[in-house]
Amino acid sequence: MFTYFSFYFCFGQKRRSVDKTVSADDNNMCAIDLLATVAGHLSFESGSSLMSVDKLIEDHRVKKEVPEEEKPLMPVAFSEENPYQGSLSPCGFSSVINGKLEDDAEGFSYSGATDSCQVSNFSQDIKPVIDGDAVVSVGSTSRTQVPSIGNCASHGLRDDVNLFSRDDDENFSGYVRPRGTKNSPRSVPRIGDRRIRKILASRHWKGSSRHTDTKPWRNYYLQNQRSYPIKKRKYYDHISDSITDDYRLRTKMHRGSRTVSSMKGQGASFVSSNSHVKLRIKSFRVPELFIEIPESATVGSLKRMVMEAVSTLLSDGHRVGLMVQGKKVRDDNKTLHQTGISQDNNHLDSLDFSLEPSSEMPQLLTSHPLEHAYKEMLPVCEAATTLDNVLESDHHDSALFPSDSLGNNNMTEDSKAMVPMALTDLSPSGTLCRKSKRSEQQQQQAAQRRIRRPFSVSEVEALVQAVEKLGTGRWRDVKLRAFEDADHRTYVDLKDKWKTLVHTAKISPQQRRGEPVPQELLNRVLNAHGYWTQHQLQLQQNVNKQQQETPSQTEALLLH
DNA sequence: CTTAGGG
DNA sequence: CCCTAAG
Repeated sequence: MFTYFSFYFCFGQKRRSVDKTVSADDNNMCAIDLLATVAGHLSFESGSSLMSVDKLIEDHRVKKEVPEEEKPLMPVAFSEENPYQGSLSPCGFSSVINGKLEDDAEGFSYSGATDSCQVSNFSQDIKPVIDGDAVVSVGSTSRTQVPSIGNCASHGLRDDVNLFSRDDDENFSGYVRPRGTKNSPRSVPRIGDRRIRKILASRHWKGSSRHTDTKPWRNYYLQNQRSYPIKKRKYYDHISDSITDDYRLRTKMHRGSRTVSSMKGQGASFVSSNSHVKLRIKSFRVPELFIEIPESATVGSLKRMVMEAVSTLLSDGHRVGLMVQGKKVRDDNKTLHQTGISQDNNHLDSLDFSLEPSSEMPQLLTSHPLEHAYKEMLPVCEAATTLDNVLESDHHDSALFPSDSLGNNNMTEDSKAMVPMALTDLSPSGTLCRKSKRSEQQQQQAAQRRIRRPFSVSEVEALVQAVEKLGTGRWRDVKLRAFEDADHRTYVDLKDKWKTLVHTAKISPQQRRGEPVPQELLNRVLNAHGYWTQHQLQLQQNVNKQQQETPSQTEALLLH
């Protein structure tokens, strides 16, 4: 009868606990890293250059010697009428992706009508009736940001910036490799604000991971939280959000009505005389969505990105939290009445539903807009540390986040402002705080299996694109090329995904599961797989053959 | 750390 | 996704 239950799709519930220790070193690191970051920002900004498309095309055609990086590039002859035209286009991957996004927007059934509908819901702030009574309205898309967990978002971000880059790896995806762990010399600094932001975003990861993180899965947690470049932070009002709440279902309780309107038609007997509480969820906020998209992109592609981002968020497993008068209700067995959710309760004028990170999700902190990051960095850090301590007492909910602090005072009506953003990259303090949490979290949940994150179609697209070009034996390069920003996708993941893709492509459509991958993509998978498999065989044969001849010839052949 | 494959 | 042998 209550929407509340409908929303209850939780997975894990372990709460991340907190490590209180934040050393002075860490604090210093904050400042230093930030400064360094800013410096990097400035220096990068001054050297931008864009190549014209024509120039690129020219370069591509004329270019004979393929950089080492590109070596096993498919033969030119093959490109005449091969299935890899796209990958050989002057703009390479970028252009393709961009093109794809736009095409998709035109009607490519990516996620179906339902999704589109949802998108429009989000953007238009309509209020669909859910589960009889509750009304959910989703708004403020204009401030929506892409989730750090998001994947599609990363594509969009990546792809639109370096639109006019060359086809070869070096210039195509010369991403900054800010993370200390990634020290590949193969990349060159990119120019433009996105890069800057990336630096900003990544610097302190380096710092934090340098201290404690050694295990891959920890890295996952770390990077998982990275948020993607933020563009218009200035719009966001001062943000203050609970430590655990990701999103928030704001509700208003309406008292007095004994019957649920939607049930009237089904017979009064069902409604009985029991007291019913009518919940009206005024808004459903989805924070931590950062979207950056070229102006030339279509509205449809934007919607799609948002949809994908939102889907990712929701599918990643969250649990619903309920707060009554600012106090979190943990006991699921309590009745609403016992909890104080009653039509007779006069002072109960608002509830708060919240989506909390499941056990597998990292703790999310919220922070202030980027513009304030510098000034408030340390204070925020300290504050958060304090919060951490309080968290330990397990009383944080009511103590630190009385209903007022949740922002329902002036936020219930409009869905504006309230765009909590994860205290991730932009504020070094976030790193510190999260790090401190994580350290204990690590002890508690030993090696935990990562969350399952089905590949989106656009991700598959990107993967296929990269593999078409790079082949099936260079997953690290594939990763760097197409998933540099998707920190939750390791090259092993990509390899595995490719494996399953090949398998998927071979089986009948009826046997496939999950989000359907466009046949066109699967065909490309098959083609590329075949091509590279053969390529490998040839290579092997050459080796064998040459081994019987002169070694020098062998080398020559291999190099060629 | 990367690859390649089985689990 | 995970785990691991191997390079």
